[in-house]
Amino acid sequence: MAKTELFDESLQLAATYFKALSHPARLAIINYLIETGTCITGDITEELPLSRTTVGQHLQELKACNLVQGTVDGVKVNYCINAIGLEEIIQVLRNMATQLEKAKSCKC
Amino acid sequence: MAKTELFDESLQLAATYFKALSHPARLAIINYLIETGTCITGDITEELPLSRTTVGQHLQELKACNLVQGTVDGVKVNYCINAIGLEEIIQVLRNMATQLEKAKSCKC
DNA sequence: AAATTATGCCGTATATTTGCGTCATATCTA
DNA sequence: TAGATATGACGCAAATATACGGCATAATTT
Repeated sequence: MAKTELFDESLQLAATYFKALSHPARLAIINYLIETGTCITGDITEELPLSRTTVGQHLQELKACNLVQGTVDGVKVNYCINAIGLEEIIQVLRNMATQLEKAKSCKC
Repeated sequence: MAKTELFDESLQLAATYFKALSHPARLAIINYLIETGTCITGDITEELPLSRTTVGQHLQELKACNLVQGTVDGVKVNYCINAIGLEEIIQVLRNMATQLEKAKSCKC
């Protein structure tokens, strides 16, 4: 199985970003980080109906595609939005929106 | 398990659309439909490295969130982009891009 | 030094996704 | 009517995603 690598690379990249946004918990984390600027895992966990471990896992996924970044501060880790992935995903979102705009008229 | 329903409804809706876009095969199908305007399952299957059954399943998922629509034409089914879901998903994509724009500066 | 705190890593259980073959059905064609 | 064709529904296996508790670790705090 796992046939995703048989597709065009640009499609794979876009799919990866969309997957990162495909869970409400991760969207909530992103929104929280945008509003607060920076915060630690514990802060986010208190905002969500999930355990600390699960929140940590979602953060790792967001880190994996450079959407989120963490800097160690003693015992804590300060998380914030990562500018690298940010630019890329905004591009992907805008491109997709533009692409979909083309299909305004249904042909069947 | 399955805690997605504990989150804000708008986040759930957005996550649903992003999930629909989170597989390269579905992105390829959408692009193909935009380019050709309309086509049958068989046509799409020949473009993708997947079996007919699997392509049919991806089409069902796209239909489930009103991104794609199918009209029966004898033995065949003509698929095309569905204007209903199209408007909604474009909104979601644009909103997300705008939301992410706010986070231009990293705070850690 | 001992207790507290915040986190990462590991293992585990369940749920969902992905991918396919087979069968049934419905429509066209010869 | 018989055969070809296109599709949906069903079931199944493998891979991923989701969610969590427990343990280890490292830095503060007392």
